[in-house]
Amino acid sequence: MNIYEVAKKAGVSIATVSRVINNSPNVRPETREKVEAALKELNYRPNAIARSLAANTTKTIGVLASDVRDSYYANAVYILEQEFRMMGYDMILCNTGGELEKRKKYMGLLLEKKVDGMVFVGSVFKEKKDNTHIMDVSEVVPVVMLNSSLQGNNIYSVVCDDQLAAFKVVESLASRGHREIAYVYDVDSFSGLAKLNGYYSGMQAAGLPIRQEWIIRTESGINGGYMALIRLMEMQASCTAIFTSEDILAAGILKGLLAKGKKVPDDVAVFGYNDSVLARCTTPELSTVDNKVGVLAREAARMLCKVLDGEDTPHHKIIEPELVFRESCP
Amino acid sequence: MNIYEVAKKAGVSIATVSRVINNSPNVRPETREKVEAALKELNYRPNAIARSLAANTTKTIGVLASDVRDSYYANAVYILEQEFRMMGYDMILCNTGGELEKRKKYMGLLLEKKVDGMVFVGSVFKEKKDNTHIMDVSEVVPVVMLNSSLQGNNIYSVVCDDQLAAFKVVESLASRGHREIAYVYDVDSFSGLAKLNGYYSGMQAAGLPIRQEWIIRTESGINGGYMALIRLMEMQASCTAIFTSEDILAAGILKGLLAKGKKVPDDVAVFGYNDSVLARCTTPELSTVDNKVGVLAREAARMLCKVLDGEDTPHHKIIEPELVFRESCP
DNA sequence: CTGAAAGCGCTAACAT
DNA sequence: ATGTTAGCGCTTTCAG
Repeated sequence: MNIYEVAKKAGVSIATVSRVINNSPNVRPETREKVEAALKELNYRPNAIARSLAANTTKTIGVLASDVRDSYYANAVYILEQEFRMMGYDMILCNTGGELEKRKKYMGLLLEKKVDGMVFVGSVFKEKKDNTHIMDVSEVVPVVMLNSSLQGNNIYSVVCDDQLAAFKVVESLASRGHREIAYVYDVDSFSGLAKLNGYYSGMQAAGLPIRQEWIIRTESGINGGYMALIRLMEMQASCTAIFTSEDILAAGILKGLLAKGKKVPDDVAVFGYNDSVLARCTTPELSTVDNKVGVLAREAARMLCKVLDGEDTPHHKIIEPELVFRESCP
Repeated sequence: MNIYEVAKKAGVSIATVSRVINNSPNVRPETREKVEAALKELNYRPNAIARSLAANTTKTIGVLASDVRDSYYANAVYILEQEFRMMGYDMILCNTGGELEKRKKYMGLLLEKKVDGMVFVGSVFKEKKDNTHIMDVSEVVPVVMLNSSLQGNNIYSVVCDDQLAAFKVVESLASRGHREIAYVYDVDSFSGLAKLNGYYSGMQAAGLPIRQEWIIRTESGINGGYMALIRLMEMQASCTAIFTSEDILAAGILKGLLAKGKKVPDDVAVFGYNDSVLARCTTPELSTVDNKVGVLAREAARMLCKVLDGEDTPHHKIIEPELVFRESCP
């Protein structure tokens, strides 16, 4: 079933059929009706591949995220898909994992599939040294980075101000009388660094002592948090508050604290990051940072669509995070 | 940059270039080298769209899931993508939400994009009355259903035996001396019904009294669980165990129980479903059913790939769930 | 082993 | 307002 058969049945040329399909205004109403009748009758469905080849646009976006099983990425991917869909785009999803080489491979594959644009979800996409692979991609299609950024002609970014968020967390912890605040994190990506910086500057601004041994890098996941807490305990840390870069780490810390007989928040206050469902499932519930992943995703999608529509849009947007106070630090 | 330029540079015909790209054996080694040199030099990248049009296969699979933000779907989507990728397929992801009409629309769009096959994730995809839309799709491309099933020539399915799982949960609760077991669930999809049936038959097999008012349908999410518990409390239910169709409901129930001053598992045992990360974040940690979504997804992907390769494969696979005992029901 | 040529189904000038 | 036609970049007979 193709445009030719429809044309034959309707007694018109394929150009006319194409016109009514793409509802071009230049078609006489009667003609349009004839064609539409044929369309119905033959149960015609346009072939998007052929259209892509001819029109040189696939109406599909490539989305790279390291792992959708992480709720942050899942949220981003969900919103991206909804937004793109609304604008008539499909989304090819790639879970790239951590390795640079794998990511490069995915970018290549997406380029072969002729996606109209790409979005990279997460600050892990910005390499410390060399980002030429991203620059290369951006020579071909527009790129938007969600929660990391890179300077470039055809590169756009929308980020949450994680440094500010961390700063504020420390600030409000300090205002609650905490002077000894530990920080536990897992990765030192772009946003990981921003948070760490926020912690430092927050401590400084509040005039609190920074103790390097209380800044702990641990593995990802609930166990990472647990182990960090154990380490803190073993060094008899006197901290009265623990701030983490991820809710899941905070969950592990809560577990450890419980095991050690510490009361939260009375003995130790705990602050998470992400405002994931997790934060409402722990006991006590977690105070956390809402880093607005939904907003970031929506903005990212809209930016890309604008670029593709030839409208202009700022290359960089910053979204303000928000602190959410729950039981672990009321 | 296309096959013509490569051909010119290598001094061969486009057919030959095509052959070396698809490494057909019928190419003289020297010729192959010449072509490969040109490929390198021109930095050639095949155009997958053109290839799709000519070869009548896109090497992409359409995946429908109601919402990737739910960790069950996220897990499925992740594994599907990894497996398909390994076999050389990309994946277009659609979050269909709950409405039938929306799902139909997505199926149509995927058909236009000429996906080579589709997978429907979740038992919500089987409608109670009319599944002709799925049959229609299966006329065009093979369909595999993940955790629901439908009879059909070109339809494949892999399901977890949720009924068995629920049966076993009740059985083991009974063996721990529980005689009064409540059941809380949110949706009555294919698998929702299976679980409910398992609960019934488990209760019967154990000779326990079934009380309709202890079988509670509530809304999805942590609040749904909380509210169900409150209802139970208001009717002064004497149940000593509560089984839920989702971990997140169990989390809400735990919250409610805590609020009401009940000890878990001493006063009331709680059993969840899914073995999500959640189950390890609550206090106490949740006993739950591992319904093997990763295995389902892997099998689903492999089935589809086999079908696409023309190999044969059973139309239906059943995976056995596994109970995981943690603190909420040791 | 290699090349010529006919599509795949559609869009987009360009004519009429 | 409608039709003709030349691609889009590749695969795939079919000859040679």
